[in-house]
Amino acid sequence: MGETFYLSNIVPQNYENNAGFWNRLEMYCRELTERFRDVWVISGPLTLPQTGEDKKKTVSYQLIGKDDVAVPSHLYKVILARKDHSSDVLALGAFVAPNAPIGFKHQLKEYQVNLTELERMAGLTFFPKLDKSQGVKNLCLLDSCELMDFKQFTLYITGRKVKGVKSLVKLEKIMAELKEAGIMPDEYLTKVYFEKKQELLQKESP
DNA sequence: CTGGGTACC
DNA sequence: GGTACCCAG
Repeated sequence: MGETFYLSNIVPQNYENNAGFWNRLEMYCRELTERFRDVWVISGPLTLPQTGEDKKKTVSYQLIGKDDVAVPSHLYKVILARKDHSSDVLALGAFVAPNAPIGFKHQLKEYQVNLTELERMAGLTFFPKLDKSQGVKNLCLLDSCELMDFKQFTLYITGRKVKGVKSLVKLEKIMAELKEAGIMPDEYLTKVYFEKKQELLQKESP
């Protein structure tokens, strides 16, 4: 926990990206632990060059706050997964995404890059002791690399909100928002909803 | 889930 | 500083 909150372990990130696309990518990483025995994840910032109309490449990035903290243009994530201790089946995926809102129409695979490419961009060598010529598989071929879609994501978030809600009024507000988004509760959410409703009815009844 | 905030002891 | 309680995407 201590190391997690070092400022050297923190980058400014676009809010919508962090709560949306990046959040779903992190969910996918957690999901991988259900299908793989070991999962290693490395994430970090990049300031990549942009090509202007005159074809010239320029690196520029915003500085924020009184201490001029650099805002990265992109974020990367490297995922290494091992199926089993004994079988040694390894899968690797490297991804680079802009530090900007990314909607649900974009697939994770659109942001996949070669590890070597990423290593050149980041100036780092990832998993230096790993022999990548030794049959390391493409994560997106061995696994799906599919993030939750809008419906799945909204149902999940709504489920978490319902579980934490403190009043019947708020509970109904959360469910109304879901309906407004044009999404019907699935079986699981319906169950969570009615359980919470019973709990709050008991609590709020005089 | 990912984050942001305030009040209070 | 830690907990409880608000909020949004």
